[in-house]
Amino acid sequence: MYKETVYSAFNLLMHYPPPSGAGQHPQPQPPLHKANQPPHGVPQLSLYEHFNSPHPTPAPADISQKQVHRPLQTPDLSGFYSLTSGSMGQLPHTVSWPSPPLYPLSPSCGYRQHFPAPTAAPGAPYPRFTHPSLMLGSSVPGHPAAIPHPAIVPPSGKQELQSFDRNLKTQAESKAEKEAKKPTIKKPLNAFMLYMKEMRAKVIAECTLKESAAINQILGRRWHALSREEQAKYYELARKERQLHMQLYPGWSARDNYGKKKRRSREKHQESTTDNSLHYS
DNA sequence: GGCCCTTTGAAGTTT
DNA sequence: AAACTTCAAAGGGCC
Repeated sequence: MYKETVYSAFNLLMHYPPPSGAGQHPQPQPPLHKANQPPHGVPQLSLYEHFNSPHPTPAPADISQKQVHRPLQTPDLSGFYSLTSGSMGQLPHTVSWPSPPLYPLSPSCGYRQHFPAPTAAPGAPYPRFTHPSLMLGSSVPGHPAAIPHPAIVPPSGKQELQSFDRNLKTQAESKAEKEAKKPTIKKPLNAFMLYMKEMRAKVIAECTLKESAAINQILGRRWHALSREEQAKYYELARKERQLHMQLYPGWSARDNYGKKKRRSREKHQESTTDNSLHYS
């Protein structure tokens, strides 16, 4: 079974060799995701910065009023305008960027015009997920503190001190519970992830593979075999994913999920180094 | 039940 | 600034 899987994967790889140095791209070019980044020293403007620039692109009404459409109850965007669905969504509006993409989409792509705008559930309030740092009252100078500053001395007396400790504990517990209950907002998908999502089923059907690791290897090779124009489609889509994510979850940061997953052993990556100072819990 | 594998890219942290 | 690490998806394999 495993052998079949390997052979199957091998055969497929043979049909999708990675571009050699003198292959599809005779002139060595930087990866598209690098090429699309702003030139060194030119920071990419945030939406806020962009719309507040001296010559801003007129902000769509829903942005200026900070109203964001909410596609579904779940914050998961994958089903919202996933490539596989065949009805790829569009941002609630088209937002101009400071500079056009290096590899603009071919007109035949057309999804910029044709994606239906997501509709908000009637009357459904838009969920605001405030960044944890903004929710910690104690860390904001001049604001009422949720957890008293150590300098704040509790009322004198043993019983009162115990009561104070209990309150501290229960507050900490409830805080932890709240954190646990808070829905996890996932990272927006990057270009390759979007590509994988679209092509996975196709690869599975072609080679009757099921193991994702093998499929992902194939997809990785296919990704490299794509033309830059084809890749540009996914980079553009990923950019829109990030943009929509930013609008839906203004306070969100990748930091929020950082270190929350159980980290796998990095033995493979550590082989060349003898650094044992890194510990993964 | 939960981590590993495997990929690329974005964004985080560390040096 | 560069290097390194984590997490996004996916689902079979494994403990």
